[in-house]
Amino acid sequence: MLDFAILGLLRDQPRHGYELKRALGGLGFWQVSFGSLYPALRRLDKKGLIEATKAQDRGDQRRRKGYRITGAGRDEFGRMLADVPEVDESDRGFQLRLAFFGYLAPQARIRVLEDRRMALNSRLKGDRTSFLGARRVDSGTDRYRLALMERRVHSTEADIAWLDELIAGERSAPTGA
Amino acid sequence: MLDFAILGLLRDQPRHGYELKRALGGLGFWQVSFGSLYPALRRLDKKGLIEATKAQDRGDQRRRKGYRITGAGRDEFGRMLADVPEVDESDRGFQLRLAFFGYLAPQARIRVLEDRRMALNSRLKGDRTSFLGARRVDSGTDRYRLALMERRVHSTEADIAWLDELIAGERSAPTGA
DNA sequence: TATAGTTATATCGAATCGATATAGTTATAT
DNA sequence: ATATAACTATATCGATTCGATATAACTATA
Repeated sequence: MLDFAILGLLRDQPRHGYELKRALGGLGFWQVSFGSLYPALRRLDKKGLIEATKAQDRGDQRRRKGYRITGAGRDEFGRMLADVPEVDESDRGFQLRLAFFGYLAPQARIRVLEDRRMALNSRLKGDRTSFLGARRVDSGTDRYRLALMERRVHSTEADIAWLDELIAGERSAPTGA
Repeated sequence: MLDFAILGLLRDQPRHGYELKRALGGLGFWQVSFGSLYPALRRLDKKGLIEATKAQDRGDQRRRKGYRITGAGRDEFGRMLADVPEVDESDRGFQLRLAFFGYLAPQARIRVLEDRRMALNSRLKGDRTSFLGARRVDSGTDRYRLALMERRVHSTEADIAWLDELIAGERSAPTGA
């Protein structure tokens, strides 16, 4: 997952490690740690999906290394992006995919958004059932857990409405303008 | 974190592994894997915080093992629950704490909720700033990333409102009734 | 020109994930 | 009745990710 994120960010432009951490955190849903990031960079370099350039080679006095995506990296990123997301894709996975939607073909976008909508709808259905069940007077469910469940239902509803806006926007501007 | 969750769930009642997975998943914000759960159970058993009872000892034909919390486990759980959450507590950490709020002293509850409110407020402030910055016409920020940022702002606002309700409820029923 | 804060890379051990293996139990279909 | 599919349950493996910490250079400030 981190590999996908790094490839996507480097597709935008070359960056060095610390900058990647900032850029990824700036997306808003993943404060990645150094302990994840630097091993991931070496992993991708070893696979030939990215290339590291030494600080010295760039006339940079600082110790920073630059990273840029390779052709193989672009191909691999494209494959990952287009891969039909499993029904159960994580929230973070979906947000990451959306962050790179600009690189995805317009027709594929709608499909991803609608799949996500369906997934959230079935989550909502299950949550409502267990929420109503837990709420029964004879149930000993704690009020704080009820509050958590209610919050979850509301935020899922909000997410579905948000998805609907995205889908509508996609239909009215199918070329991705 | 998983250790805290397990201790809290076993404080409610003894359970076997699979049941713990279901109970934790039922809380709504953490679908824990077996690869996390079973090692965690052994870890806690080794520390003497929980006790495992073999299936045979319970006249159970199935292979399942029961787990119950020990006195030391209760003490440790109490300490963890009362520990002032670091300013930067994760979303999951906060939700978990809330799921066990019933075991926390009423005065401490308000403090935790208000700390959380403050944390969300400063998140909101930072997000608004970067959102407005990214929105500037000359910025090349992709519309999907803008949508993600906007969604984040809205859901943080909704969470603050939700927290306000919880705080109000806490003040009007300070004994935890 | 100390000194505090920020940028930057790196590594360690521990926690967690995702996939898979195994086997008993329960429901469903023929 | 009985094969078979689905569910319950424990367990383990390798890989990923986390959280903390070390180190050092560069930058702003007192």
